[in-house]
Amino acid sequence: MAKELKNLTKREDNYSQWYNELVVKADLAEQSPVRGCMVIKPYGYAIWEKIQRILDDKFKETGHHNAYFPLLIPKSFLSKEAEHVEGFAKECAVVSHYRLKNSDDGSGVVVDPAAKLEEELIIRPTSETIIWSTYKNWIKSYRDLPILINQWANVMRWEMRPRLFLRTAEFLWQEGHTAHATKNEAEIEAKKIHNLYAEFLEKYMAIPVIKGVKTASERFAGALETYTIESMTQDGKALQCGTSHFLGQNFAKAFDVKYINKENKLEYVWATSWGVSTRLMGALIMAHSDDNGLVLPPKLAPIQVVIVPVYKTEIDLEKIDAKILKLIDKLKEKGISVKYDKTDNKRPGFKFAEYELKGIPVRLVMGLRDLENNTVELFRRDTLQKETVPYEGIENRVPALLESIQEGIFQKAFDYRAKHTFVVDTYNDFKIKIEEGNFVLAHWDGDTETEAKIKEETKATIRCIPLDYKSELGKCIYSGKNSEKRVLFARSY
RNA sequence: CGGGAUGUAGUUCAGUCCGGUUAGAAUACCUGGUUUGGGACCAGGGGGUCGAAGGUUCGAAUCCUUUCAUCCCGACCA
Repeated sequence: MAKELKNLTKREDNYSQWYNELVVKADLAEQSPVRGCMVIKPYGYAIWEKIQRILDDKFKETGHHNAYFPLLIPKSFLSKEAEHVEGFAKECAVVSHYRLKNSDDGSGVVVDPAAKLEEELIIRPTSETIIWSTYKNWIKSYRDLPILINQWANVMRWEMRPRLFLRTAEFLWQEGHTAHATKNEAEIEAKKIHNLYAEFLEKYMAIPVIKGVKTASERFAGALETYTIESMTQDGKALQCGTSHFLGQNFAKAFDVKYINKENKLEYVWATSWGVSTRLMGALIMAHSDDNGLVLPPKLAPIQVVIVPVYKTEIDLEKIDAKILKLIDKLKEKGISVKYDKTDNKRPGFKFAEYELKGIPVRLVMGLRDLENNTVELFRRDTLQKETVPYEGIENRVPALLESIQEGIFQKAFDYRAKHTFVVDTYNDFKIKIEEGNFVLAHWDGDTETEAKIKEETKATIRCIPLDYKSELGKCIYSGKNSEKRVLFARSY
């Protein structure tokens, strides 16, 4: 089944084709009949559910509550915040009618022209507008603040070039929308979530990220500041994995959301919004996969350990069963998810390849040899190494191994990024390093026009102005003007 | 919406330039048997209006016209 996958090597021109095949063959998702939409299959969804559960807990720990706002937004709502419209109005799906009828010639159903809506409805591309029109009624006094709400939802953006997980017309995400009494409090919230996202990607998804802020031209429509985390894919491109926006009072003013402060004065509230989407799945796939398929970090793997018996007769299987079932109980006690695959319609070699393709972190094999020696074969997906270990005490070995894999794949991704990150000082070097597929740290004069020119000439954009790096005086690689800090350039998805 | 390519079995494709038996392969699927420590083997079987419509021809998967769809590269984007 995955044989063909081996014919494709990544990091070449066919990287995106390789990515597509991997997504389909690892059983994560497939295309739907509607262009740009995606069917997330059970295995892919199980990973997404893990992501959801972990993030959801973290949001709740930090005082947020879940709620749900409607899918459909009156068109007029989108006209209220000028910059927001500029950023989103173009690529939305629009509902214009509410009824179908049988066509006169009997060829099927048609839209009933009589059922035209007076005001069209927009399928949400993001929910700021509907949420802020609602918050207007919820917020009267400083005692109503802050409002810390998150929603898990689907949104729709009519993208011109969809890619499974990375950019689909409909995608699943969480979007947080908070309202605060003071500017400072809102800024703290935006940064808090930014850090929460970064930590989640590094600790759970094993993806190293660069934290930074977006330049004016890359900023979310309607935001004063956009905090971003950027990861690297194995073809050296950047992938924006999550954003947290400090919205200032823009939406409060557009939707007239005011509160009375302690001094009995009316004030506009301060806002943030933030989100991560199923794109994280794409980040996961692109960060860790190798030529054998997916590599899942243990903390997100729906199945952490798969056990495959190798046997000839039913009697052998019974003996293996006796030992394996005991082991499974012990592993489950330690909170490890285990799958015991003793189906006899596939040969062991086939199963090995299949579970590697699906990225299961650890595989245990017990065969006749092991029965005799009282051992188990232990295989780790990240390094593809096998070792034969004593059966006794294996339940203590596995948790440590899972941890080591979690760290190992993070380190591997980290080293990969380090190897593909360059500090450059001339435009010529810049072009070479970008062309090769790298992250490039270079000086920039802060001018939007310079940024646009560089993009036009090299297809590289400023992914972010990194927060964790020291400032350093230098000259802009393009204009030669003074610069105080290096920014991160890369081609991106 | 521009530039390029492709539509043939569930899937990946060959056949198209140069029209000619009953349209092929691999793989997947079904049946039986032998196998089982890295994607097994043997035997048998099912599966196609060759993307669609029209035209040329004694004859079209193949040539012509139209149309639809998909993929890749741009513009757009989490």
